[in-house]
Amino acid sequence: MDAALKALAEPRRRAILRLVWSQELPASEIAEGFPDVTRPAISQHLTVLKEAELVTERREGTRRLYRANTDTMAELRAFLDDYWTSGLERLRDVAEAAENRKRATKGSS
Amino acid sequence: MDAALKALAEPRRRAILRLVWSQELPASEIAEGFPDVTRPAISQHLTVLKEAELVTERREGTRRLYRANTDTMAELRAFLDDYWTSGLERLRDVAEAAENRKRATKGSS
DNA sequence: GAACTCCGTCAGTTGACACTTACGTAAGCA
DNA sequence: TGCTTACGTAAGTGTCAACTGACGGAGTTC
Repeated sequence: MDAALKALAEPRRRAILRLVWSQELPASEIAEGFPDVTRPAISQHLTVLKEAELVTERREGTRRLYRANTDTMAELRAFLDDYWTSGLERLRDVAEAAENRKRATKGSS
Repeated sequence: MDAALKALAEPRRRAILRLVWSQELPASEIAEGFPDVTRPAISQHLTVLKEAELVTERREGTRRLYRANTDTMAELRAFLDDYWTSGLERLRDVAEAAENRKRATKGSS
């Protein structure tokens, strides 16, 4: 999960992920989408994405077909939703605690 | 926005952000929450978070008080929601295109 | 003004990372 | 078997990032 977030922090990898989100693509076609970098660079990005389980690899002859792993992406999304939400809950808790302190002070002093 | 995502990719910064999410805290207290690293390290993390506009800084005497910037966090959340959603839309588009191709082939051959 | 607190910043080190070129390897084809 | 295609991988480089210890500056206290 941490690896997935880290992988997504890189703009190029986000672009790659979008490319294979909706369609399975061979590494060569993915690389063609990024003329400013060499093919090995893309291959390495794909390895990172694969290790983060953000994409799956399927071999077909000499080609390797990549596709986005929507399951992991859903998990990551849930993780982030949890992150925001638990923060809001904490905000509520602190607000309540402050309220309690205020009441206690008013009562004791 | 890119800076914010990159800042969040670091677990320590996520922890710091949670800490100041619900309450304004001086740098010293934040640093106390992380005994395994030195105070300057936390100060640098706070600088990164501040430059990504994920936290705001307020000076009060010799102290500097930090608080999470929920606006930026909302923006980041929207950005990610857009990322997922536009991917899904593309998925739909490709599905439609495939359907069209199928129909065209059926008609022509 | 002297001392103390709180905190950022500088200099330097270490490790990670995005990238390159060169090479290796597995699968299809003559 | 040799050649070609489609890849990953190894090795090396420049850059960035996380961290440490040492220092400096702003603000309060006496």
